[in-house]
Amino acid sequence: MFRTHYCGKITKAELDEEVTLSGWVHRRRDHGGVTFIDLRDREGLVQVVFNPQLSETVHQQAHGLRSEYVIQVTGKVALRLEGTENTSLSTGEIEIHVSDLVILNPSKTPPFLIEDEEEVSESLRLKYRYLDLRRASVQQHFILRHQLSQAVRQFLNDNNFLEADTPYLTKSTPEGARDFLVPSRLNPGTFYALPQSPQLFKQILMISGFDRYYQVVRCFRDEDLRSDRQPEFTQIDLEMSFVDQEEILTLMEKMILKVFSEVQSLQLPEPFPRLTFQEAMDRFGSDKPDTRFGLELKDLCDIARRSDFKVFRTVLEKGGKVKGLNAKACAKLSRKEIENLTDEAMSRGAKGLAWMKVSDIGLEAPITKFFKPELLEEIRKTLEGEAGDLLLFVADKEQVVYDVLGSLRLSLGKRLNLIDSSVFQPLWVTDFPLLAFDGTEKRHVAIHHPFAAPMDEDLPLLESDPLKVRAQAYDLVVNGVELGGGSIRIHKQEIQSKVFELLGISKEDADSKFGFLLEALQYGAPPHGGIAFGFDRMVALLAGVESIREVIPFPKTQKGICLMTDAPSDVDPLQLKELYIKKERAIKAP
RNA sequence: GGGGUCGUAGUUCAGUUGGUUAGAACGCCGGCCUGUCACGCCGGAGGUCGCGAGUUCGAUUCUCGUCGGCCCCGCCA
Repeated sequence: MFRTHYCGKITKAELDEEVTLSGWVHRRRDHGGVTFIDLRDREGLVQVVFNPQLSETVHQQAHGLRSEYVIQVTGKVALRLEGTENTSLSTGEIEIHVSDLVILNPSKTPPFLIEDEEEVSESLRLKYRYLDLRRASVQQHFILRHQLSQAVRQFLNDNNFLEADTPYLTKSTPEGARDFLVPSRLNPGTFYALPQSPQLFKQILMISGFDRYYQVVRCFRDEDLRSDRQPEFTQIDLEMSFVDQEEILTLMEKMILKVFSEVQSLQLPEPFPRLTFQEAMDRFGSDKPDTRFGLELKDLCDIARRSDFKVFRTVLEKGGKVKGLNAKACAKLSRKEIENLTDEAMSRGAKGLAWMKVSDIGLEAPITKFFKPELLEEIRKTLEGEAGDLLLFVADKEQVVYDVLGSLRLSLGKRLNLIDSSVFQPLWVTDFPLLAFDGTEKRHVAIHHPFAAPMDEDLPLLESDPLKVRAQAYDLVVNGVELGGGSIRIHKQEIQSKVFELLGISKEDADSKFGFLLEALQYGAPPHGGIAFGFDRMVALLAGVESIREVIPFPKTQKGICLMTDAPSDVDPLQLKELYIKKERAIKAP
């Protein structure tokens, strides 16, 4: 038997018992005479003592132990000598007096110390991920991940959801992200795609009468990576039949409340605030606003129209917008700092950044001369300017104004330390538009996805003014992080075909890509809808880490490389031949 | 595809306004040490300054390129 107990779980209850422990040598303190080892396993550390008085041979053996050796010790649990207890250790009152030692496996000196506090570059950590994962603080993230997935499953099971698997080798679909392709050997020249989401299959499951489905499922998207985006990631994916949007939001809110309080004892505000897409854009310049701080955007179109400021008036005449935000207590910023803000604004597409400082006597800036005193006072009132504030204005096309002020708001919020990181601020964003117009592709694209149902009252607009149609779609946003999104789906074939048409997908294309869905919709498809949560993002949020790489056991770098295995890599030409694949260009040798 | 930033012992970093022998801490190796827990003390080893080219009498330092990590824009239904 390798062990009778976990190292970190030994307590005074085992006093005087003989125990056997197996684990890694965390630290060695060799005093020549007595030698101490902190022995580590998943559950924690315990001090084991090698004393020559107990066994000269074992003490000799212990002298040769090194970091990360895997050993097995047998000995008696004893109270530590008075005054030598270690209060920072859960096992700090006891120690193991070792009578027998087996070196199960020696270890090379690790490239970095297995210590929580040790700061190591991420690339080294990922190359030696198995060593990095030995660190308690890193393991903690994965324990949290496990607990969260269990809590979610528990909730969904209790609410009558069935877990079902959907294929990973599936059909490539147009729209959306790039697919990862997998060549089919049995069908030369054809390819499977790895799913970007189980979307179509879960809808088919509803048509099958599963009624409620969920899956904690891996999804794949061949797009560029970010701190919150990996090529493979995990979603909590679910779908329900015979529900409306309200029922889904209510149930999901219950789920989030429950699992957040279960795994992290977080009490979220109840009910979650809701914002329509339009409100979110108007007030925060973003469809995933961080509502933990103010600095809200204010509309100044009306005031600007009455001013003599050409820049603003021209924009308005062309149908643009003028909005502003109040950078609290930023009047003290130097010319240089304001220039930096301007650069930031321009990098987001603004042509410039107008500003005014609020002082005791009113607004001060080169541009105030274009505004009558009463207009200046209106501006100050609208933005609630107090002495010492800096007012920022952007005039441009609506989308640019939102983008620029939305990102300025965020960076100012961070810079001015307005964000209380202990607060969790959830939010439903609803009433998304169904479609947007893609200027480069010169066609409509789906905001959520092509299967989201239009709002019933907007159905007539599908013909007359499609961009005005709102979708029965919703996002869950927490602290500015998009944690999940979903919609009521189209369950009538005619409407689905109509939406494909609006998206510029020909009938032939629709049939060849989604024919199975269009057909299934004609066999008694129930009204249905669902949602998918970004599980990695949720864990990262709860763990308080910036990057989802911290909560994925074996993540990839920004170039999509696994530093541990060196995937992706070249393959044997024979493999390619079997798959009828020929490389067009030789790849550079690594 | 684009912008930014970083790359110096095993690790985290300092440094070099272009110049003989590139430093610190931790880690590692050896010795001493019977109550430590970031043990202590003494000694030691360890470097293609990411890679390549250019400028120069001389490049880790300057220039250009390149590779890689990270952050961001585009992209991500």
